[in-house]
Amino acid sequence: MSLIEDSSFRFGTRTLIVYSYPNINISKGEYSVKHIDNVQFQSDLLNWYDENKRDLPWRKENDPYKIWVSEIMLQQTQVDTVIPYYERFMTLFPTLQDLAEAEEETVLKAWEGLGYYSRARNLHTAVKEVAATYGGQVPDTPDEVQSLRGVGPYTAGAILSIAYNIPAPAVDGNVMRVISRLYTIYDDISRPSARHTFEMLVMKLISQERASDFNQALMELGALICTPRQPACLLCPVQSHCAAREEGVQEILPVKAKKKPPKKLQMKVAVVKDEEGKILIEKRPETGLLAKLWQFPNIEAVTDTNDDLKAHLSALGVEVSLAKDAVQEVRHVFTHIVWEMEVYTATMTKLEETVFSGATTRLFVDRDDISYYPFPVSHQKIIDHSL
DNA sequence: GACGCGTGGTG
DNA sequence: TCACCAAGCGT
Repeated sequence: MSLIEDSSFRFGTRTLIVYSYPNINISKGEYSVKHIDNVQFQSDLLNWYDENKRDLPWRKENDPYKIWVSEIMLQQTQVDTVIPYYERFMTLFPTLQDLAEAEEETVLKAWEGLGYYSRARNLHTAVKEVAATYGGQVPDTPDEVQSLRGVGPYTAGAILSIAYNIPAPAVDGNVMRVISRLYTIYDDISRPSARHTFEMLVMKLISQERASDFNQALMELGALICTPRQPACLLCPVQSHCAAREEGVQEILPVKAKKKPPKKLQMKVAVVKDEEGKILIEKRPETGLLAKLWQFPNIEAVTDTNDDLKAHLSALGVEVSLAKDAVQEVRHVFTHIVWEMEVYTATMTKLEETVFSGATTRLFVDRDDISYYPFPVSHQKIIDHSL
């Protein structure tokens, strides 16, 4: 059998060649896939979406600012987790202008517990830029949208399509899973270079009239039907188009390289109280893990004694009477790090006045004042368990 | 291109 | 319990 070119499609610098004989890499920038009737596919998908789409708060109106906020919150975060944060965020910052004028501390407070805190800081930066540079109107061109801080190829496509109904690809994890099964693509989706193939395939399929609904429908299908494990193929509105279903390989797609295991860090944490029961906290660095968030003073454990912890407190300007033994152990698992913490209690015996500039060290009056932010999650656990 | 960056849900 | 997953982006 020979390769017969059915059609070709250009997107950006890449060309997608559709051959009658699927799953053969032709050359760099070319990929052979089976043919799908895009008109029939759109009809099947959109009819299902119209009947089955979830009633989500950011689908109530078509405000580009609200679409934008929801898309940032939804990055690597599940819908059910996002909903209460989104509702609260829109109460606090109903318009783009409200968010642009807010203090960073207030924005981070609203994000507390949601994770990936740079999303909040980047969103705030970008919203201020839109207010200053674009007259408060979220831009509607690919270059302008993607230049915004925290807006990458996925989010740019989502804003352009969902807010402005522009036919642009919005390729997230759901879409890569759905598309990889539809066309039996065996590319490793954990590799950034795989994105181009999926963007081209989406552009072949996308509805020109209903780009917003089409992209949301693809993601909705991935979330509700074409799930990572045990996809509900019998309920799938596009099962007749699906190569993986036809070949019975839907369970092994998409191909995704395994992540490496998280690194373990031994930590020592000090819960320091003064005579009034006020608790000492310190601010983390401007960048990196939990940037700008507050925590109980802690260090990575190097020695068996707690002299190093005492030295750390001393460097903060605090002299303490530190308990010899840890009162408890607390484990906190991040995506890529595990903190195994020994918690020591201490009483403050001396305090430098300079500590209370408030910039990097603070005392909290009582426990009720200690909220999730400025404390990282792991320290909320310590509060719950040991105070 | 690899790595850093959170948290909660699921089978 | 554990491994994996979830509407990614910046460095």
